[in-house]
Amino acid sequence: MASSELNLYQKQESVATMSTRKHNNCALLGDNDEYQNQIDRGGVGINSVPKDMEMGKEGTSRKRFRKRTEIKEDADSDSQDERLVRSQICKDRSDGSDMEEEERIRDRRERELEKNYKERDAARTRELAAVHKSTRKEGNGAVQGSNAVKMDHIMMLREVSRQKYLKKREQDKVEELGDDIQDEQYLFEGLKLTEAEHCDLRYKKELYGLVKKSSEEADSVKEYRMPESYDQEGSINQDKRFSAASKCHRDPNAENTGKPFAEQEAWEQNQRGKAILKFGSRDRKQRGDEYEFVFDNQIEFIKAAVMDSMNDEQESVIEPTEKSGGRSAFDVLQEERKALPIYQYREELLQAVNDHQVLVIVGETGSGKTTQIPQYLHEAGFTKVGKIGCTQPRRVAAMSVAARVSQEMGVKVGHEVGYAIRFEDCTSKKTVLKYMTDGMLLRELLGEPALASYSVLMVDEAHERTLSTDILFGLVKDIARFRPDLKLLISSATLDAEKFSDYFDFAPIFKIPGRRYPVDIHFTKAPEADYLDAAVVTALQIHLTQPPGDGDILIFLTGQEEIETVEEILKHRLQGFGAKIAELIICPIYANLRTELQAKIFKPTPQGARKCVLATNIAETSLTIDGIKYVIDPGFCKMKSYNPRTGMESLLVAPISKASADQRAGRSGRTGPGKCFRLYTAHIYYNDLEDNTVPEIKRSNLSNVVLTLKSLGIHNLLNFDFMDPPSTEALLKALELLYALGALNKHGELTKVGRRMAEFPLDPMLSKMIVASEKYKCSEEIISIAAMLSVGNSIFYRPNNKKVLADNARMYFHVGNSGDHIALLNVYNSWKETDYSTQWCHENFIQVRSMRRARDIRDQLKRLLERVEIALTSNLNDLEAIKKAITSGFFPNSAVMQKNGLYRTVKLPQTVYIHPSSGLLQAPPSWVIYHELVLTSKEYMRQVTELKPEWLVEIAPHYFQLKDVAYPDSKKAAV
DNA sequence: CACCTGTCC
Repeated sequence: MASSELNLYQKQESVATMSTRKHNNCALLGDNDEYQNQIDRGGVGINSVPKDMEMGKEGTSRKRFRKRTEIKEDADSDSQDERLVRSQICKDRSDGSDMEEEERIRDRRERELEKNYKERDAARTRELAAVHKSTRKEGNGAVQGSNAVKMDHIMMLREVSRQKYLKKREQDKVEELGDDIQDEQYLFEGLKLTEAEHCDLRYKKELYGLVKKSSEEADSVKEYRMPESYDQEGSINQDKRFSAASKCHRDPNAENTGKPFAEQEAWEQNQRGKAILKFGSRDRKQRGDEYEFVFDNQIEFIKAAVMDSMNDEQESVIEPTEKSGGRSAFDVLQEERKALPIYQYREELLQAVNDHQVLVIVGETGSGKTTQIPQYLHEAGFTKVGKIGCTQPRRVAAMSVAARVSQEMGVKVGHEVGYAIRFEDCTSKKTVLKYMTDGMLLRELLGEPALASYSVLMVDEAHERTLSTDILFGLVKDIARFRPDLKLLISSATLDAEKFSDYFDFAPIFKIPGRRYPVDIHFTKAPEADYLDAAVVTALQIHLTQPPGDGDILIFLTGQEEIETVEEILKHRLQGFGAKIAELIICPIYANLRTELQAKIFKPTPQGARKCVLATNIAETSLTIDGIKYVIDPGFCKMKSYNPRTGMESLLVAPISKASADQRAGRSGRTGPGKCFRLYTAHIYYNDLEDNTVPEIKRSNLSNVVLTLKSLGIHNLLNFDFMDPPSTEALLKALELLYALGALNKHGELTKVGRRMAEFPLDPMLSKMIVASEKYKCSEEIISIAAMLSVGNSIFYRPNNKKVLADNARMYFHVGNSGDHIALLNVYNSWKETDYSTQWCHENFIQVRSMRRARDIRDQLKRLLERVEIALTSNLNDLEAIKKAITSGFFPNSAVMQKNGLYRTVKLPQTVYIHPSSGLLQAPPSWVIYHELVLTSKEYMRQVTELKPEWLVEIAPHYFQLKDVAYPDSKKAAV
């Protein structure tokens, strides 16, 4: 049993390494960062940098530089999403094997160098020791000699350091050359180069090739080892030579050593026999939709529907780029553009945009709407009067689309085509097509309330109904009324197009077919009680009955815990089949998974194996995995909801909507016809599931939304034209909170504090905390804490096998039971002291990715402090001041321990618990302040810090009265 | 005691 398990693991391991090698870009995230790097630099090393790109953005350019230098240090320097898209862009671009090769060569060299130096050092020490001994023997007369030795030693050191320098320089130069080539290939692809530029590029490539080759040869010579069976005289020891091979064929009965193999063989045979007898043979002829009995508890599915492919017309098949003979990359791109489904509608679309101010566009995935429509409008001259803006719900999308469009237009990213996302404004004065995240446009609106510089605004992926798009709708609808020249395009997937049309005063709907493969939908015949088990069974059914290599499986689960459980069960069941069934590679993926492990899902599936991806909602929209043919959908997800009465957010498992179910099903039909197995009945789908997921705005804390709208000058929020108005209660609750924080006066008008708060891209309580830090002279510390808090709960990680170690490491930052906020500050400052070391993060079970994000946020906050004229002051030794500043923002989140040992929130009598991840769990203080309240399995306070009750009355006298902060004994009746 | 859907500024 154990040995077969081992076999399986080893096999997986080797397959994984093999595929790493083959699949350069995705596996080696470093490369992707390298690629980003090139965008980041915006061609800094290239002559034709636009001046306006460098000027006026000193912050970003500095950051870019910093980014570049540290990228070498570690692969996971960026947030996961961006790396993923970069890897995907890269995949299209070049095979990148150069870079990987280079990487390896460099690595090997470094190791060798180090070895050499060590050896040399050791030798020198020995020599010196010998010399010293002899000089001491020679007595006083040897002073000169000893000096000579010293000189000698110095010369040697010099020599070594010179050698070291030369080696390093050589590496750097080679690396630079590689970068250059990549840069040029990427940035100038499709552009016409002058003859001189061509020559230069050719020369560089040739040179790079030669250097690489020679160093490879050198390496290969050095690394070659004679197998021990060939001795030095050249005679061959045949016994040794074939020992490994003959071992396997020894008669199991004759010798004991052979026995384990035979035993395993027999056991596997037996297992397979069982499988064949009981479960049906995987060798039987395969037929499309028929499922054979695989298990006793096999699940019966009914094929109920087919999601049609959207191919209305004959499509011209696009030739792969590399076979395009004499045509330039640019021509190929243009042909690809023409092959997109949307191309046939170009004129009609332009006409429609001319005729109507607002247009709802329905385009399935793959129609090319996001990339093409802005280009068409540009070509039609809309950019002569103003920019074309296009919003995306995700950063990745904005970046990758901008990259694609800039290629198609033959310009560099950041010039005519650019993107703007938080921390990265890759636009210039030249930019006419601007892709951005919706949140970014919202921020922009604060400074440019009429969108004066835009002639067209396209809100893409509107059906996702993010918080930001919903607010944008209301604002943009209003702007369109007094700006008749502004064109508005709302693009969405099919389902709720009419709703959008109705909202925008019956704007016409323009339909564009997409390009997608058909997906067969299967429902279960009867409801499944245990969907985890059902998912596992279904996955195995597919794996055993469908030919391996025809497509991978994707299972949607609700969270990390479920994913881990299913992984366990699957592994266990797979063991039961021995090593002889096709390999099933299990790939978990969720946002908080460590970056190294996330990369696994992008490695191509090895021949004869199958991948089984266990994913959260992340795979529904945020990332696409190639090669998925089967989707298993249990029909649940975790959803955040907000109870305005208690002010509590909860994260609970809920059934998904029809739209979500269809989206999930669609994930299987991206590269070929797919199948979707829903672990619920068709009746449930048609009768019980909601059509659409409740939009975020109806289940969120609105305090930030309200603050934003207030600072945009919208006073009557209850009458604001929301597409789906949030409950009045939620709005009032938000207003109340803002009033308590001092952001609004009693007339509901923005105060000075409120205006300052609105500058920060944070929740109002965090913003207030920062504004208050001015008074307590600890803005340095507070912005660190704010940054750490706003990266969320992904800072510490706990590997399953090292939970205790990880917890200990975390407790290390809790000095003196001072609370989680201070612990976060300690983490940040310690990291800063190690010069932002990656190694340090690994040692302390901290996610580098999150820390880097925190640093980015902190940098941004620091800049904004300047803007609201708050001095940067440090007051690290006065923890009380820091805690008071925190309290200024979070006083509504205070709780007190009762006699029974449970906490009760101060304002509302509600029982709450300290989150198990808190450092205060061991010695809970009687008064605490918490960052957020979440309902998962219990009402948990996350990020808790001790506080003194008298601060509450001191800081928020309008909110607390003395009786509130009296110890709860007197208030027992209320509980 | 028993922990963490996904995004965005």
